[in-house]
Amino acid sequence: MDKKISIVDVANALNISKTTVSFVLNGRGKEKRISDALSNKVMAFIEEVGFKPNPIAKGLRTGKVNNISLVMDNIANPFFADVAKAIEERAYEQGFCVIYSTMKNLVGSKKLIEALRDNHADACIIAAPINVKGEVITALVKDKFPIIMFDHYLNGIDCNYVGIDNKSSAFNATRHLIDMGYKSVALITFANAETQIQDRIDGYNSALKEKKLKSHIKKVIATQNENQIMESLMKFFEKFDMINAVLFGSANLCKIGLKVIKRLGLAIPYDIAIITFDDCEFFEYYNTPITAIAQPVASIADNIFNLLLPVPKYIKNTITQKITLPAHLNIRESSKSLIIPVHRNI
Amino acid sequence: MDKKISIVDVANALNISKTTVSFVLNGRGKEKRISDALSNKVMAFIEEVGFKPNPIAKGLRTGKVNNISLVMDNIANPFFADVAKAIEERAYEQGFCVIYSTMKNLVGSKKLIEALRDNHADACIIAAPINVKGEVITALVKDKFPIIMFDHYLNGIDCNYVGIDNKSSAFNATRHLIDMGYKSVALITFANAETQIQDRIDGYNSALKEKKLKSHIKKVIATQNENQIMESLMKFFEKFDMINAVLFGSANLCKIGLKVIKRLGLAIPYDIAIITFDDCEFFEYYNTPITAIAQPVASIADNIFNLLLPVPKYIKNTITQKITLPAHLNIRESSKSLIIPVHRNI
DNA sequence: CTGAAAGCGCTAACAC
DNA sequence: GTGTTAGCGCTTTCAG
Repeated sequence: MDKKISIVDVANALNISKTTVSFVLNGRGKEKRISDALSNKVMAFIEEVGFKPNPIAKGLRTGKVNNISLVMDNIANPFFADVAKAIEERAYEQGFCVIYSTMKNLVGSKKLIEALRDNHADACIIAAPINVKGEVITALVKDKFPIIMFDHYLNGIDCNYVGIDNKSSAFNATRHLIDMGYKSVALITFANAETQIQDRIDGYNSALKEKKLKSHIKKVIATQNENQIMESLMKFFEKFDMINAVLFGSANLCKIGLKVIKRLGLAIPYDIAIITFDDCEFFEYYNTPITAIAQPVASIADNIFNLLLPVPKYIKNTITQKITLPAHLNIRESSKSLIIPVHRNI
Repeated sequence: MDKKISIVDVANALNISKTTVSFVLNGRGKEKRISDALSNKVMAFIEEVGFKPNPIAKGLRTGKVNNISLVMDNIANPFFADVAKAIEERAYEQGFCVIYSTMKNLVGSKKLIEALRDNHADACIIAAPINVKGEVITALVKDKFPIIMFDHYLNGIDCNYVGIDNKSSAFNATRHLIDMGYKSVALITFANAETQIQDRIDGYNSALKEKKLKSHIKKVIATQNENQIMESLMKFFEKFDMINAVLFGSANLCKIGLKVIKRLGLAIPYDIAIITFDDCEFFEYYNTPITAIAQPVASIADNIFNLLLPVPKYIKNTITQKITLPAHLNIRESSKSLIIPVHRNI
């Protein structure tokens, strides 16, 4: 890379001081009452030679690096990939770069904090992976490091959060299945203490209670491998063979469930109807397209930035907010009404 | 965020100079013949107070920021998401952060170069989006900015590259279809000049030529929307109704193709067999699992890093390498033999 | 073996 | 209105 031109070079070339250049560069010309003529001359010269202030030097000086750290379990999960894309768009609009990281390599506790400080990110957007201890987040909050959680938060942790209304989403989905004629609706979810899981369980339960139906909840161990989970679902379906509809608590769970259903030779939706949390292309294109609860990715990204941007560096916001967005039920064939064929036969 | 401790603080606390601290910090104690006793004392103190050198300051001084820029079209594309994940793992192992960006916002030309310099990434790994002009890459190469392309390169551009052997992959896939009994094999791909596309066409053609079969190539306009592409594929299938197998040139194309096939009421693989480039979960879980040419993600990431790591900053490697990896054909039901049932009937 | 000091490129108080 | 100058925290040359 050729030697880069610095602010001193432009100052010298123009026979002015670098302060002046710095001021016009940062749009403080007016404020500092630098003549328009000079300002324009500087701007023109900068444009001509393609000078760009060195962000590292700027960062060292100002303590702000225009980086946002995005921490997620797994970028290969479609929901996260979509969020990443949306966040990146917003970030670049605002002049931030996105430093992406999972926390696989940072497992444990203090590693995350150190990493964030090391990266010198100005803020952190995080969907805490399962293995992240609450104290890590607490430590960051206590440090007044700007942090925003999404997808789910950790119970008892006072931290900014943007997510969907899990309870009513689960309620609506369960209700939809009941309305379509399915009376034995199961919920298959993970056995973690993450808040969104409990909310989904609550929503599911209250929809059933309203119609005085029985609940069938299967909690899968998140750390098990796919085969173990399949095994366990297989047993569940065999034991409760009256079940004719399932609400899956996550996209991955649903995918495994579909394999199991296929193996059991059940037809969707006639033998078993399906709705899942988290929409993705997969569900839309599946042979029997799967009804899914879509998280409003764009809106999540927008809200995260609304929370982030007003926080000036060093004047840290101490008021945390939890923002809950509505999710959208994309109704597809997998939850088609059992009732319609009956009408047709009449 | 509390005030951070600096190298001067630890030097003062220990009554030594910051030079000494710096040396032991960078593992140059032995070389500088600093006593083990002192070294250990420094290390212990650093550990105790949790001091971490400020990477920004370090970056300003050394010109190296331990960031790698990863540029891809779309993180929401599963293949890219997988690569991103693999690259991130390698990067963090080596102490790099990954700055992720699409180039949506950087469309055009010089923007990318500027952005890279702005980010002060040490290197760039790039799967050039369709709209990226060759001259951008050339400019970076000319600047001796460490850059590695993957997935595809641009014709006539001398640049490091890691990708699969598209020609033989296409050859093998086509050959597999022929061997399975399908004699009218079509290739559906994009109408771009990207190198990997031409290679795939070549491989496809030579497999057909070897068996003296006729080729049917449909080139889709990449900038068309999904409906337009569906329309165009629909016409293609209707016009050439003797086609009983298709090789798709990309995962997205295949997904659209599957929709079309469904709409036409064709059964896979009996009416039409399918193989696609780029494997992903979707194809594995699809009702009729789709045979796919899987790019060796882990190996691609490894090779990218092998190319990247030996390049010391400022001593730029002027020899460019193109590394071609074998892809793996994951054979699934969508290309099941037409011949077996015949044998069974005997 | 260790320390003083220069400087990476930039910002911003403080002169003039 | 504009220039001088002191750092931000670190590395590294050069003297001792």
